[in-house]
Amino acid sequence: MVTLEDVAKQAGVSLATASRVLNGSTRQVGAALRARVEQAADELGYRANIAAQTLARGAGNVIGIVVHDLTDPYFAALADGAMRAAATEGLLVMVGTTHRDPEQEIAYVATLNAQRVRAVLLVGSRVADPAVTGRLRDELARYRSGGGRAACVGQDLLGVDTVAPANREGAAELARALAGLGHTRFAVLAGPPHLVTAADRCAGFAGALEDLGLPAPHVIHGPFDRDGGYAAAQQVGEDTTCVFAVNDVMAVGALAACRERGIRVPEDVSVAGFDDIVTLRDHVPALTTVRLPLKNMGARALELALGEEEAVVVEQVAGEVVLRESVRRLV
Amino acid sequence: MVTLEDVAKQAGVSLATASRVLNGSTRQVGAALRARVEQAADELGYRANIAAQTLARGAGNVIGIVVHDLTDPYFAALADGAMRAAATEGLLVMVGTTHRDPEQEIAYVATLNAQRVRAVLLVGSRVADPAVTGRLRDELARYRSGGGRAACVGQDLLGVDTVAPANREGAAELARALAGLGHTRFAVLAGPPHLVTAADRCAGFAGALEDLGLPAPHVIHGPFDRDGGYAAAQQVGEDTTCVFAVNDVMAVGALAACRERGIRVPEDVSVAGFDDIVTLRDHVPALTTVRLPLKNMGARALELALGEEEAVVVEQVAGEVVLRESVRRLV
DNA sequence: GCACACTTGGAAACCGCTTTCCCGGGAGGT
DNA sequence: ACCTCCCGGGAAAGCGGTTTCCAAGTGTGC
Repeated sequence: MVTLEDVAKQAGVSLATASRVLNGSTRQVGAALRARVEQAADELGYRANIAAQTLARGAGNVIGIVVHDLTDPYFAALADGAMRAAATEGLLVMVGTTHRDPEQEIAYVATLNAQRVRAVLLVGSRVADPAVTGRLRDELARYRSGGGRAACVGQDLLGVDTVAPANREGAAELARALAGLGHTRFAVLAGPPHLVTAADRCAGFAGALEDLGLPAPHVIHGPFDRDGGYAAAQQVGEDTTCVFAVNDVMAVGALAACRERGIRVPEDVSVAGFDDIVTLRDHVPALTTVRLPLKNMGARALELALGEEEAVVVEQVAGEVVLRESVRRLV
Repeated sequence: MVTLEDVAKQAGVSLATASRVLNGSTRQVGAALRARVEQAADELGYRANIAAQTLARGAGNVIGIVVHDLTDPYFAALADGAMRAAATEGLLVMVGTTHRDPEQEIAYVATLNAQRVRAVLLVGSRVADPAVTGRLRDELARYRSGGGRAACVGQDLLGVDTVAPANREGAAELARALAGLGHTRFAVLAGPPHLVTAADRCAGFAGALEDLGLPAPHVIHGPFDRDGGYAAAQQVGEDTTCVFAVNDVMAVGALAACRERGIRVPEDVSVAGFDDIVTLRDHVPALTTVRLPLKNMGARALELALGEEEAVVVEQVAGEVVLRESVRRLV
């Protein structure tokens, strides 16, 4: 590997000068020397060793993003938003996937801390386990006490800057919209009980129904993914007129289950999701859902993390109900 | 930030001993001292500075993956496969997205080289531009001459280990299968002409038709994404009975275009794609396609990159034609 | 013509950790 | 009992940069 010293030697200048020319500095270097150094670097194919730079400067230019599952388009969109924002700042991105294991999330924070990344973004729902959350907070505190910045997309449970989708409110609004179409007997494919995002959406939905004086929905728990929606849909009762899956991916699973069982959507039952995943916009029937500006949320989270704000800022992001053909108006 | 020196001081041992205890070493440390060090590290909340470790050890534990677009499920699946493999090796992953700009790809290789990553994975189609490919090769050569390892998912054009999907053969097989159903008048939504993956699939398809003595397909170029498929589908002639979109995402766009224009699939026209994207498996009508084991391919690419092989290995991956309801048998 | 600030270049300290090398002491062999 | 070998411990030399500090050169203003 060619080092700065090699370049300096070849150019006949000191290490200091070579460094100033090649890797940016407040100091000026004379045109003649500068040219010599640049030529030498080019001839030798010099590439600065970032590890050394990071060590010497005490700060690197990489950020970390921790997501639950990259193949879930929800996380892909969020991560992509954050990565675009990072790219415009000239930052590199390390991505960690937890595969929905909260322990992994904690481990990643520790690892990213060791990497001295400039910021870490925790993307995705918290779990309703105070012990786990506590340990994650500890690890984050340790990281931040060393000058690290952090932000989160999800729930404000970590004491860091947060972009918080209005899950309760969005689900409530969706419930009101569906009730407005005449539906009264609901089922909720509610995902795992301990997953805060899932629980919030379920609670918001149920709460709105209660406020409207409608019967409580049939709540069916299960995994938060496509297969979870598929499985949960099997348990939906005959009399249900409308099914709310707490995310779009589950809703797609539910639609598949209906199709296989010869249940027509929306004629026999209406189905709604949450998130408005772009990849799913061409689904048939088109999915009624609550739109979240995922890319913006990811980018915004990065901004927050990098921002100079002293106070912790929590930013609510409203969802927008989008009625599409997967739900019908009842007579 | 608490350093190893702080820990050593607190434990009353030398730097060397502390290092050996905390960060792994072939050398043994006595139980008493080991305990003291561990306790000190714990009390102080020590986290090793990886930049310093990387510098001292001369090798880090991160790899780089460069993809075109993370929100495209094709790349998400590939990246996820590689990331899982990386995780089992204890490697961290830096992800770069080029947003389909070949220059970005070159820039990422340079950056990842500077980061002294252990390996870089170039995921995605090459472009048919010798100048760009040449510069990418140069940058890769520079990286590899410094001990870096590299592999590629796509075409064997870079002189590095490659996992090469059998695009021509897969498309040819698909063509034969469709012809076997009685189709003779084809259109190909061919993507960008300079994109090798797209071109190969198109050529493989057309070649098979020619071998069968069938008329050449109507080739329509456009972007390689959903909207590209949507737009290209508008130009499909009336007499076409079967449309081949060179990837699934485009096929979905094409299906959407058909739906909007009242063209029924498969009754009025058959549609096929390529890749067998998991997220799209619930699409209606179910998409006929060529299945590629994306996750395995990503993982395999990482293996190849990390492997000790001297010779460059190119691994062909066969696709499997999957006939589903988006195509019909002609009378 | 001289004291003065301003540049520009280089020597060397330093960033935090790994690893080689050296040293003292206890185990094992004869 | 003596010598060798091995093992646990520490001092110190890097790893490849950045940056402080100093010295020398260059203009300026009087």
